[in-house]
Amino acid sequence: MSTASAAKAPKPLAERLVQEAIAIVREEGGPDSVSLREVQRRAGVSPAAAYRHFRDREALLLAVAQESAGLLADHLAAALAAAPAPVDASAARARLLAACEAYVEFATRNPGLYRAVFFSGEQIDELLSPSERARGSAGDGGYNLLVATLQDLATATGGAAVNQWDPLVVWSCCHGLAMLRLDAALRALSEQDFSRARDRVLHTIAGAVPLETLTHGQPA
Amino acid sequence: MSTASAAKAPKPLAERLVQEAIAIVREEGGPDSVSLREVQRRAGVSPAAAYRHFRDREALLLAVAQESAGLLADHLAAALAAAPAPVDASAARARLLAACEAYVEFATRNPGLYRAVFFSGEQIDELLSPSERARGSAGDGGYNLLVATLQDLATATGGAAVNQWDPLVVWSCCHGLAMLRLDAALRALSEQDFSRARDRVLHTIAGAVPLETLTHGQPA
DNA sequence: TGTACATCAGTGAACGCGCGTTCACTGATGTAC
DNA sequence: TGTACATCAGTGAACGCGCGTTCACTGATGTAC
Repeated sequence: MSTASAAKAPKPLAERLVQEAIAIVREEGGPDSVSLREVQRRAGVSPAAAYRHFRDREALLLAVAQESAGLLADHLAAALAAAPAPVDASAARARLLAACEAYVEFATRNPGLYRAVFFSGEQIDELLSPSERARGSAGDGGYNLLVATLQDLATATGGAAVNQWDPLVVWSCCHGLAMLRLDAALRALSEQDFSRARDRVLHTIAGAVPLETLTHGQPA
Repeated sequence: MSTASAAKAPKPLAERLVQEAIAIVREEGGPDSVSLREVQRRAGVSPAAAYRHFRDREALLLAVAQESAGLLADHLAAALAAAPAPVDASAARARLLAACEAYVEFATRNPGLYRAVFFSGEQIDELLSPSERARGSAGDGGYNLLVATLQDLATATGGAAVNQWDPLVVWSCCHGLAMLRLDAALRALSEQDFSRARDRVLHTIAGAVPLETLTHGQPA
């Protein structure tokens, strides 16, 4: 009746297509399994309808990547919101650990979605705006949250600024651990073993940054 | 003439097919781009010939994965052979760093090959022997070398045994860094920036293992 | 040395498939007057 | 209020493609006697 309820218009097709593609990605394990035809079939439209909204298959997959990155970022944000505030060094380090755990958890619980985050096609440079390109194709996927968490830790432990590459140290570890779990390498591990492995990896890495040069191991 | 030169028989087709598949993988960036038909076309045989040697496409790709893993292991072995012996803690740590650098170098210089190492199909459990399955689909890909290098380091620094999961800490980091470079995330980085980033990541991680629990950051 | 037979690697034609993309089209919606 | 026209999202049929895999086959090689 009121104009306010006019917002209940059906979702535009572009959005529905992305949602269907995401559903496929969740079921099938990755963006490679997404075909335009299947997406359109699921959305109940004809096999050319998508071309009104996406230049080609790759453009749709890029939208899926951005959406997936958003979901990952949300997951990290929720984990950080649930963690205690970084009132001292111990709490700040616990927050970093919690962020890492949430990251790996997202990847192992949503393998297809996680892989979709890292999709990158051939014409990616044409499809992205310069600012998007600068920070990586899939938006930041929570990278800013990681930087902020590390900054909190640096502040709590002594105030030094975070090294430019420290977020990458953490990110590499989490990403590598997740990918090894999803691909063949760690697939054979039981869930219990993997969770022990994960604890060891993440504790080690969360303990290693962002300290300035660690000097142990240097001989006399 | 002599029976000794009889070894110059032409390479069996199975081997040639794997070589052609590897060539494609090198050119095209990964195992997904390999089609049986193209492999056979390149090998100059008809489109059914491969079925005399491989049960299906996946079986061929598995052979490619194993071959690629062998090349990676060779690269690591060469790097370790060129590094100084682990006569003291400093040298042992330098060896670990050298191994990590070689690992990431292999991946960034041979993206397709590196991705092929981690190929895993759906019927992988049927195709592998139990012992292969236990250590991951693609053979060890140099994992044993990493374990040995860490063991050397542990010995040189004090003799404690390597924690079961320490190799995984290192492996995760190297793998994650490599994959972020190959996929979209770090692709925009110049070679120079990436090499700085890599140095920071690898130094941090090589400095963080295999020490027992690091206790900095624990409040009073 | 010679013949009969089995083995088996590679052939070439064919199968059915799902795909991305194009095209001229229709029919609903909105705008100008 | 009513008519003429432009816009544009979605249609449905068609294109050409390369793919994995199957099949009955051929022709070379080796073995038994």
